[in-house]
Amino acid sequence: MRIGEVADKAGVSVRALRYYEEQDLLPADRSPGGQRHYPDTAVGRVRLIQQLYAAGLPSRVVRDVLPCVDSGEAHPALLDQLESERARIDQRITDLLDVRDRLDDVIAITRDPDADCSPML
Amino acid sequence: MRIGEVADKAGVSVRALRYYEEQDLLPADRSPGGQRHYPDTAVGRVRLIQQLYAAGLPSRVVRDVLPCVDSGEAHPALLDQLESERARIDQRITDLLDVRDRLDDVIAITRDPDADCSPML
DNA sequence: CTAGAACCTGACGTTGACGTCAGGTGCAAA
DNA sequence: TTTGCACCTGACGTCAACGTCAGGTTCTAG
Repeated sequence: MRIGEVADKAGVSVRALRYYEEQDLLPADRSPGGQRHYPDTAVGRVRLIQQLYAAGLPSRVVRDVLPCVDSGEAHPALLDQLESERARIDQRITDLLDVRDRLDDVIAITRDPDADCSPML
Repeated sequence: MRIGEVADKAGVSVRALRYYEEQDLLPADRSPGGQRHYPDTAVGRVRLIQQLYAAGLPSRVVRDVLPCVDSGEAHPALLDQLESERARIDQRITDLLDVRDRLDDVIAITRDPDADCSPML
């Protein structure tokens, strides 16, 4: 597959794919003329990269954990990093849940001002 | 309180506080000499701002929702925005849970390679 | 064989949330 | 009163994850 097709199927820009190659996240072979050529698995890999980005992992970390998530197993040396990333993600989930609850309160009260839970002044 | 103390107590930089004022997130009165002076409540507000940032809300949105979260109720006109932000946060939580599960799989397999759940080749 | 779509490599632009530096001022303690 | 730390206002730097533009090449359809 050429780069445009991968971009379409994965729902990202061509520029993004070139960026991923630059960052060693997504290798590509080249045609004799120099055009990038990707295997079919590239689409899934791009989706995975997007998911990791969406989870807030910076590209450096993505680069490190990608091979593990790909293969399903990590070099033991990476275990610490994986666990610290796991912890960071856990913390983010907690934070997000908290913010969501706050927003829910505001939304509920705005919809039905009588059901106010805050202390009356 | 002067800016340095607020920064210390809230665990952010002085620069960040000046930035928040610039963005109309955190007003400050001034001493005759022009130095910023904050009420005690500023520390909590800064923590809230940080929490909203951590949740991925851009400062424009934070500026809009801050008064609501402060007061516990929103101008009805903001309800749509609040709900769309809530949805965005929900999506992020889902993504994070998914990524966390993937990491858990990798970690588990790395720790105990025999307990492999993936299809055997 | 040729038009033109898709691709290529630089390289500069963008946005957000600050960091950092320069050059000057406020203020509390000794 | 003088030291000297905390503070002030610009204003430029940074980093990530691309967007975008310029100027040239490759590939494919007709």
